[in-house]
Amino acid sequence: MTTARSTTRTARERARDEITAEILSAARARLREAGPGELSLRAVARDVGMVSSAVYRYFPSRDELLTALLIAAYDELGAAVEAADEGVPDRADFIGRWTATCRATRDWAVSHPHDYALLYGSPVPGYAAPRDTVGPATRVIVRLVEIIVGAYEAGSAGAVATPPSRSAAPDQMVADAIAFVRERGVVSEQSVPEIVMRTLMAWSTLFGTVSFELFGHLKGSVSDFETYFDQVALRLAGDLGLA
Amino acid sequence: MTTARSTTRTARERARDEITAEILSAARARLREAGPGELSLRAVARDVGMVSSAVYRYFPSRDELLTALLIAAYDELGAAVEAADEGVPDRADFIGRWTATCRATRDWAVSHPHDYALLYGSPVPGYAAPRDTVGPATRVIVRLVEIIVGAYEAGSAGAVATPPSRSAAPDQMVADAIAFVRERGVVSEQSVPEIVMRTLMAWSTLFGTVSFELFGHLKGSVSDFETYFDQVALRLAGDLGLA
DNA sequence: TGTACATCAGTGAACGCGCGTTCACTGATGTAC
DNA sequence: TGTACATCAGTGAACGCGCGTTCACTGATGTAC
Repeated sequence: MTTARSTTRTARERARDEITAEILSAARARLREAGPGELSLRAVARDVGMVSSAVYRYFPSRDELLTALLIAAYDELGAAVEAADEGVPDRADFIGRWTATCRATRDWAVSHPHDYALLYGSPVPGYAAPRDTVGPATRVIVRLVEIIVGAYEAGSAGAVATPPSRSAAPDQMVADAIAFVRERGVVSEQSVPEIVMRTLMAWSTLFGTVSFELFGHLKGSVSDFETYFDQVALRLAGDLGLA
Repeated sequence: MTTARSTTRTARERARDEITAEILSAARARLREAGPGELSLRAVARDVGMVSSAVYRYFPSRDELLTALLIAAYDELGAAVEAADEGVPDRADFIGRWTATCRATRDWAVSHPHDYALLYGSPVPGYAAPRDTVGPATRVIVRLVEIIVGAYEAGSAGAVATPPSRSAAPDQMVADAIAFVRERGVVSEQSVPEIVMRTLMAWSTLFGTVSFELFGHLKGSVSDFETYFDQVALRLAGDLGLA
């Protein structure tokens, strides 16, 4: 029987998946105390209740475990952000979608500070993230761009903040980003470079603000981080021309 | 002779200061390969050419060495930023001073990426920076605020970007920051909260942009980082009302 | 200036520890006929 | 359905290593009289 065979097969595989997930979550828990460069395979094995060499059945090396952690965290953040956007019933309320998305980013970061630091903090010396991480890593910015492009296409975006007179057109240096936005289609072609510029800035401000909060740099300046963050997100929406 | 005595005394002390500096620079070099949580006292001692236990004559523990590293790096960045501002001959050219200051931040970060990561990357698990680091850590933002306040006092600042209609006045949550700016004196009292808001945002964008560049998040989007950064700085100046 | 003493820098051995990775193995689970 | 075989998970010992910190010590430098 095909079904019987496939269920027995998945029985073994399911066990494998479960333990893989257990190792991953034990490793994530370890990051609360140690930082990714000091992540100890032996400690993780101990937490899961196996002998250290057994972990090699699941991850061929410490670096592969790190990669899996990165992907899992990026995907979790991406899913949270996408769900927040999709939770806004009025799809034409682009400011609402923007703020919901921004807020979801911060919410996830605040409740998973160590995972956030893994993704957006210092790179691990001697470790280079492989290509598999790129897709999951772009989920947030892709969604942000979709909201912005959607607003411009729907005509519910005013003018993007005008660049100061001294500034040059950012065509060359962000050509890839411009192409990325263009292929998602925006009505008014000639303002695309400036919109891209402001999108990149908003993206950087978003994560810069979260990093500053989590890493302690706003400690003496801001008292109510949640309100402050919302105010930042609103101003970014304004600079982007969202309405 | 007081002079003779003080020179002999400093002879010993000078040797001490020199070796202290040597240890510090060896430790900074080590950070290129290891990340602050894995910083090895023994490796540092080896690089300096002493036995590991000798380092304890200079730093009572690994954490104290980390603190000294933080202070040294913050002070180096602060000095570079202040020098860049003071290098602008026309003190009334506030946009020039702003961009010079921003650029100095990025320049230092790009040429000292590991020190930058130590300051603005992930916090070291289990390590809390003591109060001694606060002063050096604030040098950049203090200088930025001085430029902004100076521009408003000199009357060479236009209007700060207007907040979108939905947004509330940020009085409460950034009260400390508002007080900080007020005591440096700004003419138009009622716009202070919004200027503070934009100052905090600009500050976060500045470091968010540098972090994104150094930590690899702009890899597919930006090709010419230097130009891109300058364009960002210019737009931030505009949003702040500098002219 | 000369001597006796105190301070300090640096040595080298030792402590107890945890690490990543390998290897030959046992025993359980799944597969083919 | 029953048997022989292959696959796979997990064990436990071992490898060679580096770590932070302590301690009693030697010898050089500085100080007081």
